[in-house]
Amino acid sequence: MHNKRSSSTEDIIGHQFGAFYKIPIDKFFQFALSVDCVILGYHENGLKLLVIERGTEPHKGKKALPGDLVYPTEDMELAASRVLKDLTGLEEVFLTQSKSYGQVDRHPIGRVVTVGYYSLINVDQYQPLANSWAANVVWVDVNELPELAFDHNKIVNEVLSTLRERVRLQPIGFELLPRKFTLGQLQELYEAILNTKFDKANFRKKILSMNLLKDTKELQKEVSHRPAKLFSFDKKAYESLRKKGFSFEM
Amino acid sequence: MHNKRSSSTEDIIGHQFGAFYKIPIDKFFQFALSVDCVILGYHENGLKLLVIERGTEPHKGKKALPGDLVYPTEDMELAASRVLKDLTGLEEVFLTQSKSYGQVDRHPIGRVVTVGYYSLINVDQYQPLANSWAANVVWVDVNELPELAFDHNKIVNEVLSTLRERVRLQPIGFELLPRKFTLGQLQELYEAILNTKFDKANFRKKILSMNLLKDTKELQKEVSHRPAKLFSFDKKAYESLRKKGFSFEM
DNA sequence: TCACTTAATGTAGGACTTACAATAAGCATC
DNA sequence: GATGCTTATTGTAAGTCCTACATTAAGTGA
Repeated sequence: MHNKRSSSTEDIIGHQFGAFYKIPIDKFFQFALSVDCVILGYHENGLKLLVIERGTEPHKGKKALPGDLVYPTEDMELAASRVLKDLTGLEEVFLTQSKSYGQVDRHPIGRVVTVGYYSLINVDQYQPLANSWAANVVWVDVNELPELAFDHNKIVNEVLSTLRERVRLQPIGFELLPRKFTLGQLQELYEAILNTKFDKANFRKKILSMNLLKDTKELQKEVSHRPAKLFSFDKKAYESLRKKGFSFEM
Repeated sequence: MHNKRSSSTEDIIGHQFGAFYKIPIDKFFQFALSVDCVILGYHENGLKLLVIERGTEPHKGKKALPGDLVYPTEDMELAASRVLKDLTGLEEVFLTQSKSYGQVDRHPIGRVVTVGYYSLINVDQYQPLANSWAANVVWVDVNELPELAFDHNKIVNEVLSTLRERVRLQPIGFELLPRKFTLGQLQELYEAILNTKFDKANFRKKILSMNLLKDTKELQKEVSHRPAKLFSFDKKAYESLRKKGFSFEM
């Protein structure tokens, strides 16, 4: 990349206004870029965040989001997937970009701007800890977050609040559940994310009236009470409804 | 900044995993950062975007978002304000960060990652074109966007879609109107942003029932029909309602 | 068989939405 | 000044959706 730039100290290509001050363009190419992944899963009735324990300074020993520097010729999305896999063993996770964080002094080593990515995953389907590097990967409850390294608490909190907005307008909550689930589990999930309580009868009617769930004709097993029906999310139905102008709302 | 880093070719501080490959840390500090501002205003019954005509290569002559490179010791938010002011004359605009764009080949000069910022402004209150550099600043209708420089069309479109979501859940639309406005103007604004039609009587009742508007006791002037009452947005009322758990919804 | 637990359905009242009708208040024209 | 035009503003009836709670169902375990 570097070689595409002239080394003249009055090179003015590429900036609109700084050009008037005749600042050498090379002075601008001093940033590093990193990615940090906010991976949320749902188990034991709560929303959990995947963190790793840092083995290197700075913030050695603190819990942190899985994240690392991006190579200068690497796309950001690919970097996020790579880093997540390398650090936690998780593969094929659909990552969504959140915001970027670029406080001048956020990293002692130099100007490192980080881009946040997040995903909701089904804990049964993905296996963190599978990787040998990942002995230090743990889930922590989002309601009891420890002090994380860098500005990671801020990153997580901002992801959580966009998530709480998005989850009410798009059926993304289902991604946190196993493929087959009961309406009770779905309700618990929504209650955990939104931190509220719903009336059971009304929740059920609302969800069912949307026609997004397929009745699997199976029943819950090994519970000492009336077993609930198992449903699965009908992605195709959702897509075709959405095309007709249907809008999910909770 | 640079001087905080050792120049050893096997410096491993600061990256978690790349460290295993012993890649010199300096190789990571080759990014430049830029900011691009999506400034939206409302006039002549439509939502407009503020663009400038590029005077330098690449994309010389094309319309582009006001944007420029960030200095290595400058905070991103401040850079966005500075750049916006320098290029368009707009000051004290409240900018919100949107997403970042980092395609490897998005800028011919090297690896430039750009961070999007956006704002809704009241066109009467702010004066673009005030600056002498800004002879080439123009508003374009968002429904008739030309081909913009770089990936700016993508940036704008993503801002527009988050805006359409946000505007329904938060009373941000008011920022586009003059301080005193009629319910008809408010309705037109919402119709322009969301690209729909509302029933006039019902729109009015819904808005008024929220108790967010203050009746200024003034009337619209110089119209050849019954003049409408002028209202203003009651920010204090909104804040106190919000604390009590009120949620805006359109 | 009974007690217990959670699932699932039903229902009445109220709240909110929708579509449209009716009235009001300016200006322009005659 | 009366009439008509335009848009503002209010009213209303019907229908839909929401809410709270009661009732019934179907398992397990004693």
